[in-house]
Amino acid sequence: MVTMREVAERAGVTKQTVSNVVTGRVAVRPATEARVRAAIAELGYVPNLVARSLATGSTRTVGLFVPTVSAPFYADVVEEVEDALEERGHHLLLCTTRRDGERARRHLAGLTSRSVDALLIAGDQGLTGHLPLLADARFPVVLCAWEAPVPPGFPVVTIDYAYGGGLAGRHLRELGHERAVILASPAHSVRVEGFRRAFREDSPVHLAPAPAFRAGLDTALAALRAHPGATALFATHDVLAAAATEAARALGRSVPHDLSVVAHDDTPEGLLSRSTLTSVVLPKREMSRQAVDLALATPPGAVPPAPRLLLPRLVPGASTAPPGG
Amino acid sequence: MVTMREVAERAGVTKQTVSNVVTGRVAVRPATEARVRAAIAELGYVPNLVARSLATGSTRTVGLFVPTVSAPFYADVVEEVEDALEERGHHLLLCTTRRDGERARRHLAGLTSRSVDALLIAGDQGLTGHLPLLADARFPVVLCAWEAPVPPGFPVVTIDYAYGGGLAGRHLRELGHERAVILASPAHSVRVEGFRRAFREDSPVHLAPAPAFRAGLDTALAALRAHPGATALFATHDVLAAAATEAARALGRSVPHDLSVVAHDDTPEGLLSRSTLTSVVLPKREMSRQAVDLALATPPGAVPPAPRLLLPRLVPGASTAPPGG
DNA sequence: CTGAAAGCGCTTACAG
DNA sequence: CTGAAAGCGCTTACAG
Repeated sequence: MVTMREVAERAGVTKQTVSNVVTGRVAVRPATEARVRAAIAELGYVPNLVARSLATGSTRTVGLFVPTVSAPFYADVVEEVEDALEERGHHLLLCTTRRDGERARRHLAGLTSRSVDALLIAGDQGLTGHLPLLADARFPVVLCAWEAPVPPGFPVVTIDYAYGGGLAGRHLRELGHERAVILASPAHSVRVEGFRRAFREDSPVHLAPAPAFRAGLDTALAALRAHPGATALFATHDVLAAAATEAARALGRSVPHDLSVVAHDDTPEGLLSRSTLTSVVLPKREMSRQAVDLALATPPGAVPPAPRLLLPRLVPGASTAPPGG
Repeated sequence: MVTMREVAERAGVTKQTVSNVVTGRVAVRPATEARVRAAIAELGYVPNLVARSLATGSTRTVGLFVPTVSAPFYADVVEEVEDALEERGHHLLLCTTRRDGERARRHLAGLTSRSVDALLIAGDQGLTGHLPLLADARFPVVLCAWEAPVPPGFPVVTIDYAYGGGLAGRHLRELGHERAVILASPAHSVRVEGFRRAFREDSPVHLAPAPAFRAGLDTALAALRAHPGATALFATHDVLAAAATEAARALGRSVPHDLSVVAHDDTPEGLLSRSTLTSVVLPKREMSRQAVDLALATPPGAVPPAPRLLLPRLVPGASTAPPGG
């Protein structure tokens, strides 16, 4: 492996001068710089970032915790974060926690000894009990995609989930619907409340035990049978919306003629469904970028700025219509 | 940040002794070790892996290239690789290439200066043109989930995709089917050929422009209309299988009564479909573990072992039956 | 079993 | 604008 010293010898300068041209921190005379760059090219020199990290204290690496990468939402967040990081010259150390506190704890220890520059935690993964550990992390920790109550002391950039629920409720109301059922995941109570406030406080909610298709299908069937008068359904999750559509079909009700369905965070490609769903779309890209910026800008012990709430928007699709079509 | 030196002072030894107890490389007298451990605990000492990496040359970090994390197959691979890595005390640097050679090249440069211990590349991402760069990487590069012809010179652990196609063909044959259409992604020609050899060489294949639901649906509709006599369909991808099921339904054909559908690599939870699909299941976990082991065991300049081919298996579901039900 | 020395490859003030 | 020195926090032979 060729080092800075070898480049220096080749160019007839000292290694500090090589360092100066590589980092650009100190101006170097053009002629010298040219010699150095030539030597770098000839030798195929690549700076050793490990050595640089030891000297500077920055690894230009940030950790990201997500519960899983198998859910479309988190898959998107991972890619958005990666993009934002790459633009800033950083790399991504990925940790999937599987909502397992012990696993998260182990990863945190790993990131600590590895000296990442920051840690992003996406999704309130039932990790709140382990948060005290985070409080005295050596690097900034920023929380994002956080639907549960925000723990104090951490910078957070998340989505206004209640507002998103409200968008869905308002949409159905404007179409003239009066009765809707809610198909929700247990973790989505904020979306549910937002919907209820905008639509009707007493809208019945049916909880799917897991945000999975089968579970959603069973719950949706039960919900639609229990409330035959409902002309609309709000699903708090893309998979649940797909399941609801399927359930409606199984019951002989066509969407949107006999039932309007609005989803929360449908995948853009409509991967799961045949036609486009009317959906509350979450600003994942914006959230990821802001989280990265915040993480990289926050000094280690700084007092966290106020939580940032990004607004989702409603994208109309083919799954909603006035009651009766 | 507390360092080894401070621990040493506290314990009344030199830092080399602390190093010895931390690494366990050299035996230390029990009494001394106890004093050192006590000092470590009192001071909350955490070894600095950056410094260790500089001294040892190993970062205990491995890079993983996947085309995307949004496809269920790769999402699973990422989590399996992460698990295998964690068990071995390594961390995961994730790079999604988006099938973009330039992007991959940039990431490769990043990993090089960062001195990862190894790089895993999952999926022949049309990166073959960029492979020469990999040939003189400073760290072992192992290829996995590689359906295209394997470039020489690299260790590879992949799946016997042709065998998987064969399993699907044999299954349909044994059920008594005589005509089947194939719904395939352009990159899946190996699976297609495997199927044809086991089923019928002249089975018509319809290519979906992308492994996405909409594209699959259109192609499936066209395929089923073009071959009304087909009693079975082989989809080379889970999303395509879901689309095919949908297409059959749209044409008024029930699955499996009027049409048997076998998928290749359906997601275990059957996320995309209502009932379970008969599917060729890929050994992702085994592949990921072997790839990690290979990457961590292969000395930098070693001659690569022969490619390893792992066998998929067929898991019967509710989507196949003898022709006519 | 424990200590003194050199080194991993860089950066950072600090003189010239 | 360029060079000499010290240091980042560890590990690795090598003596004792």
